[in-house]
Amino acid sequence: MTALHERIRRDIESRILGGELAPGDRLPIEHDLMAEYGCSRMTVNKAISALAAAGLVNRKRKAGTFVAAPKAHAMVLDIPDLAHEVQERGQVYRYRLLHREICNAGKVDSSLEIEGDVLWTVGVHIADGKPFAHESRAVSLTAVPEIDDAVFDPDSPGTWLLKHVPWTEAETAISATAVSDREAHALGVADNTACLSLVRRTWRSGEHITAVRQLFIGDSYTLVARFGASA
Amino acid sequence: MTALHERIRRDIESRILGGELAPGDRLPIEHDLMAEYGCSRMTVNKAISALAAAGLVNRKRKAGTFVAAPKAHAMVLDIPDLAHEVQERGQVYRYRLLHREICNAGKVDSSLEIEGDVLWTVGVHIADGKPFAHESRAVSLTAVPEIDDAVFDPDSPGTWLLKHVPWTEAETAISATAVSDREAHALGVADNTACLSLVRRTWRSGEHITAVRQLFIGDSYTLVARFGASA
DNA sequence: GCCGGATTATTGTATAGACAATATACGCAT
DNA sequence: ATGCGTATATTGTCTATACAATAATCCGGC
Repeated sequence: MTALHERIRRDIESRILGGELAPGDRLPIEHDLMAEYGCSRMTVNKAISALAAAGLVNRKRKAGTFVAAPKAHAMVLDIPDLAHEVQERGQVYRYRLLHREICNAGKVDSSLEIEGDVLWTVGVHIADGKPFAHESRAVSLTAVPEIDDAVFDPDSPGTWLLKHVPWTEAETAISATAVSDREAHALGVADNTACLSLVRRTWRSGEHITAVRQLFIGDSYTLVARFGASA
Repeated sequence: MTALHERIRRDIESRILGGELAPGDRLPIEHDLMAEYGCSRMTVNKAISALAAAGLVNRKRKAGTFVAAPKAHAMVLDIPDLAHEVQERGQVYRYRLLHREICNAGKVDSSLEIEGDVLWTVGVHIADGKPFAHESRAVSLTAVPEIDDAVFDPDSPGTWLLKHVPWTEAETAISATAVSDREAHALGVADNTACLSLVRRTWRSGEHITAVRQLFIGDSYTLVARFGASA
């Protein structure tokens, strides 16, 4: 017993995805769909507005509704909380703090691109006693002054922030790099091992909160992005 | 002159993001919001339904509307068309085919996880004469028989597929790896250079169309995922 | 106390109609 | 043809109302 507006939406959606309606094609106007499905205009409007919100069609007053160009490029990347993910695999998670210092942003890793006074932490994420990720993080003291009182023993700074500080924008840059000797030592791997590098920076309504660089050992860690089947 | 339902939506959204309404909190019922904003129930409903569609709140009949748990960190990953991106930087793009063969999936790179008879291609993506990515791709011949007639001279197999075959689901796995000697040679880099590896598989309503593994040299290539500021 | 049915609060869906906003198309004057 | 104002088609928003679906709650019977 799916709702009518839902059936209309799916109907048109499948016509688009199946190629019956190609990008640029014009959809029937609301009045005609209204007749086709024998319902009121509000119902048709709800269905097509949903498609528009999903970016599948573009609507323009007086002109009509058109199938959008294949968007294709925007996939959903699931960025997990490390502690949570490790525990879900039945392993024991631990964070070990290697360094903690209050300093000016200029002193920390330049790839973090943060400014002002920060709390700088360096540590490793450990699963079942084995380090699997190296983390260097800077937290803005102007944005989050109370972090100075935080203790990072059971929780990593990331988990602490997740619990205490909401954010509104985030950006993650993903690249590959060879570990430096210091990082290799902390992770217990050979120098120059290939690592996946994530640099994530988060803001709260424009104010920079934190920047973090995480290094994951070689191919033992994989990020997955999906489009479509949201399983 | 923003629409009223939009103003209501943003109003409540900011109350949630600003922490005024914490996860688990109950929103006023539609009837009360209707009085608060002096509008009809349909308008309130449209605003809150949008929030529900975005996953910010959960709604339950009889129970009410509740602020959802902090979002599973789903960010939008922008996966670009290589040819397009290179040209946008003002460089000359070229694809060079190194190998082309029709064979059984078992013969190609096992990381692609595809089955049946496939067209297997290996090549490099070149910007301004310099190779920057290595690509190994398998295209299912049962799903796309016409690919056998395609010529990959101006376009890479990926661009050809993008133009000719629509898809409905895709999955991209991202990891870091050290290049093998053969790949290193094709890219003109030293053995064991750290590379970003993308393995993307796409389906059309359940049928596997293609799988591709792209290797990008070291830190000269970065993927970016964003949440919030959709700039 | 516990179970099962009735009550009821809340969201979900749909209708018919009205007016607003906007971009296209048309027609007219130059 | 060119430019300009007007008509018009199409979507955007909103209202007031109605009934359906769902699930928490209450209440009676045992």
